[in-house]
Amino acid sequence: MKDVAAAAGVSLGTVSNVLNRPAVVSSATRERVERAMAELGFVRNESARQLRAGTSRALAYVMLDGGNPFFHDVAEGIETAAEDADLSLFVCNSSGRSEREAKHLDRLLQQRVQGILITPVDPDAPHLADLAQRGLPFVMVDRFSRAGGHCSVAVDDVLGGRIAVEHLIDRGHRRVAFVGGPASIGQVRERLEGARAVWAEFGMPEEDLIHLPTEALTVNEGRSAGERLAGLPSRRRPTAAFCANDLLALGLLQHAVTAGLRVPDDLAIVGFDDIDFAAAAAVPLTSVRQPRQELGRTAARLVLDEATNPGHVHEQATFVPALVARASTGTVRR
Amino acid sequence: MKDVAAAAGVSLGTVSNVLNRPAVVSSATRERVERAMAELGFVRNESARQLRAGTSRALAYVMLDGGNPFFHDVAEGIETAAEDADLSLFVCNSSGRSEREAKHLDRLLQQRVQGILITPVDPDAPHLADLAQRGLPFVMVDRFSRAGGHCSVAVDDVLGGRIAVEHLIDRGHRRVAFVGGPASIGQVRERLEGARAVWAEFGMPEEDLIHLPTEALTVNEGRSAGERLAGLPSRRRPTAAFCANDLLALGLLQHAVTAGLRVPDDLAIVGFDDIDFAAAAAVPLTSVRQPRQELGRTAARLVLDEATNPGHVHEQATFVPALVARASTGTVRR
DNA sequence: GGGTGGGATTGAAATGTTTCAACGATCCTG
DNA sequence: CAGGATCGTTGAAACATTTCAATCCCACCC
Repeated sequence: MKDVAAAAGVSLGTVSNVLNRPAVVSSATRERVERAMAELGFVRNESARQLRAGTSRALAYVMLDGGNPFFHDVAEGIETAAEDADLSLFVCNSSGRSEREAKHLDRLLQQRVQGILITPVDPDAPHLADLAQRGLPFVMVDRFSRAGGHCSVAVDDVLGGRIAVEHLIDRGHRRVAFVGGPASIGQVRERLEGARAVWAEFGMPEEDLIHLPTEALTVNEGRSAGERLAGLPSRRRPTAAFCANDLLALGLLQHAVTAGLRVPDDLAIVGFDDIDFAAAAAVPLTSVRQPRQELGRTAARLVLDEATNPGHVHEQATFVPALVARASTGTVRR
Repeated sequence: MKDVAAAAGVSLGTVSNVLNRPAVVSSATRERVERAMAELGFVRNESARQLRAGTSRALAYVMLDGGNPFFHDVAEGIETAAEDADLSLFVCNSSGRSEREAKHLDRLLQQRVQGILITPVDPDAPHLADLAQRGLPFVMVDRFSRAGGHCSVAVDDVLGGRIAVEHLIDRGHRRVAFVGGPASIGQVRERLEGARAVWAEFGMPEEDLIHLPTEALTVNEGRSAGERLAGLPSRRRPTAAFCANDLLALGLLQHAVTAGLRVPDDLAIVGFDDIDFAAAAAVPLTSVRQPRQELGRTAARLVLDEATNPGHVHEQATFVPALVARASTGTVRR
């Protein structure tokens, strides 16, 4: 800026005015300064701005699993909102590892980001409480914590479980598997809870809703759940499976096809999230849709509100999931 | 830091020493300072560091298509390398839009990142030349530009095309489709070039390698290519398809299954990239593997070398793709 | 012609680090 | 006990911006 000022024959303050309050500077001067900037290839130094401002012009999203497209769609939603507010977005990936998450948070704190959006490994981890206590705006995405003291955004997972299983009952299934785990993940618990609730309401015997636990929400685990499912004695074998997410469902679908089962006739499958690959599967997957982008946009809105509005009050935004029926549950049974 | 210094009864310089050169300060003082930092909840201000240092402790990767898992795997490779060098990584997504790419680059320039890795929309875009001319280290990932003046990292796409089609010839296919486009994408051209070369070498008639152009490298486009393929008169209809990437291949596979074709018996399919979803498809996809993580790691290494080593000389790293044969080309024909 | 008002410009302070020359204290050596 | 070496600590400058009170200049009015 000093060089620009010299080249344009004005003071530092004027250059700054051209950048930040172009209206107050006369058009002649403004033009001269702008020409000088172009000639010198001037690029504003963001760190100096930040230092002066005390905070950076950035938000951050720490996602749980970069390999799951669901989180990218959420990130895109956040990014559009960030762009509207003229903020950058740091996208970090904890890959489900708590220590990586902590490291990212540490860095983001040093960067003085305006706010943090996070889908945490553990919603009750102490490093999250630290954040809140520091007064840094943050929002939990797709997860809740008992603790409160911050905003969160998620869909109603119990309801999601309900509509998935109700759909299967509707299609005539009387023995259904719930595929998902570990139980430490709140979503898994709640989706199962919804499934059980509606199952009971329809008067189905409890033992005909079979829980096939998995170690993680991945394609591989879905495949191995498929093996276990195939290994069940035929009178106990479910005719349909509700998977806690689409990756599991895709893995299960793959196993079923490989094993020569017809989907949906021999085995119907419902996933959760409705990622793009669900619709793209060989047998397009029925799935419980989360409004992924909107989840992100809302989360960004909340964190910005907390950052800028002194009267901000924490909010737990809940979205309603919707069933998207496709070929994987296409036929009515019997 | 001022507060920490006061609390510990030392000068600013000493606090700085504790942070940056702990060896030079006596252990008694160090401990006192560290205690003060913990008590006050001190967090280093990264912008001030950057301002002083003149450059940030970060790299950036601008990816082409966040919806394609291929790029995430590359990003993960970059991130591991960045972590080793104790740098942060900005991940940006241009979504194939040139103006978004330019905007990202602009921001990154303002952030004074140490170097930029990019899979550009157009390798010869003027804003890329700007970067090079500014002297900012940058590396093109998965793409080449005629211009030179920078490092790049990619696989040998011509070779990739060759091994894909050679594999199909091997499996007994005598009429093959190449699915891919637009031709403005270098990769597409080169993969097709390799395909044609090996086709000719085996003495196959040129007209039996049929090019089905697409508008983009997406699942949707793959599906629509499938429709066109099915519409061909049966004596011209290929028995196998080589798709320019896995998303196309997944779309094509979906269409084939829906249309009641058996894969690979009625139609064999080869993809490119070997993303995780290729192995996870209902009929696991044969694909030409790119070493995705290694691509990223190498790119990061190169950009760091350019940033730190004055004797750096630009390098065009080329990796060798490898065929991963799976069920989608599983049988020998006839 | 002096005073007033207002728009344009300026200068200086402030932001939180890092670096480095200089200083002080302590210990050893001859 | 003087002189030197070593170790630890300090103080000030520098980094690139933003902000705001102060100043300047000009036109206009009485």
